[in-house]
Amino acid sequence: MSASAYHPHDHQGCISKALQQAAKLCAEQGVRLTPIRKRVLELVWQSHKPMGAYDLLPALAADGFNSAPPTVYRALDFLLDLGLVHRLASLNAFIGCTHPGHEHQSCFLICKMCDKAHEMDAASWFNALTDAAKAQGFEVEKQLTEVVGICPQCTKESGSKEKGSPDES
Amino acid sequence: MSASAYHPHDHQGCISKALQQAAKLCAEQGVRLTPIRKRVLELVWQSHKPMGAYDLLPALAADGFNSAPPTVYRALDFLLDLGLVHRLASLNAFIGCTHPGHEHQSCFLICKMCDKAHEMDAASWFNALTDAAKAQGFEVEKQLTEVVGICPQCTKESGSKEKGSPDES
DNA sequence: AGTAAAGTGTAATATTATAACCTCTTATGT
DNA sequence: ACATAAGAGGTTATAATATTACACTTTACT
Repeated sequence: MSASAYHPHDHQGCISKALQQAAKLCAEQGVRLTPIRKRVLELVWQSHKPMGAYDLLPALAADGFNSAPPTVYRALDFLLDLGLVHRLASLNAFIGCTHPGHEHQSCFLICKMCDKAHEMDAASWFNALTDAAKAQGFEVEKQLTEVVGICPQCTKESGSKEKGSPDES
Repeated sequence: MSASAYHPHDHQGCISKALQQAAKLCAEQGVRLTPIRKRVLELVWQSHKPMGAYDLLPALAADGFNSAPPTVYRALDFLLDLGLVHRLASLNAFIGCTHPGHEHQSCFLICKMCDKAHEMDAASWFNALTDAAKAQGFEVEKQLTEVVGICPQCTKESGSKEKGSPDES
């Protein structure tokens, strides 16, 4: 429930938690978290900043994996299908899901200063939205909400620095 | 206030209204609605389906206008800046704004059957969203909400037909 | 082992968007 | 009216993002 991305934290913990959740989810679903998929998930989780697909390729190459676009897109598609990552359409970028394994509606708070994105639960106003749409006869299936603004950390620091985050995690 | 895109209507009326509003807004702002810009706006308004930038090029070419990508992107950027069109990030597509000329928060209802998009006012839950974000210390500047589902027209007709709209407007 | 399904390698290409630089047009001040 | 500067558009090239198609390999299952 805390806005973890906005406070100093052991980011290795985020990564290993994500990998554990992924392993668990894959086991439950009877699908394979192959080395490439695992590594892509790890790379997406390298920080709380959304990553472009092409940003991941060099790291994959450095690890000795194949690094053509289809490789990373296949892995991302797999992770998207399982709900382990989300795609931010406004950025053409991907970010690790903070609570995979159950259906949820998310809203992403994207900081224009440090570029980090924070996943916020959108259940309450997803309902409001669904109702408003239904009042017009529209049946909602899924939604995408992306918000741009300034995160608490950057609000606090603005004035002392303008861009970039002291905590890359 | 009615969901005009979902009912048979004189779509020429939509187009000419959009062009009138555009002319008025440009006059107010002291900017020029050049032939290319006007034609691009008209093309975006050809239907209630969002149009890709590259979809517009052939029509521009047919009209004797230049039809290289920068031409259409410049026109679209101009129209976006003025608020005469919106960009749907999830579709990489553009759609005419139904109520240009004043600040507003929109939500787009995108029908997965007929591909039409309907702009819905999002003021009420934009406030809820802003408050929710602020509770986490995040200052919202702008938001993007895109919803996928089935529009009233297609809901009514589903069963009798599966894809494509009887009313292309 | 035999087989089918899933996963990966690879090359090519599609789609969307922008950069850079030049020319022409329009608006403005004198 | 003329000079000038800003705005708009023409043109070529390229960047950035994403997908198709097909061959090959690995895994899971019998």
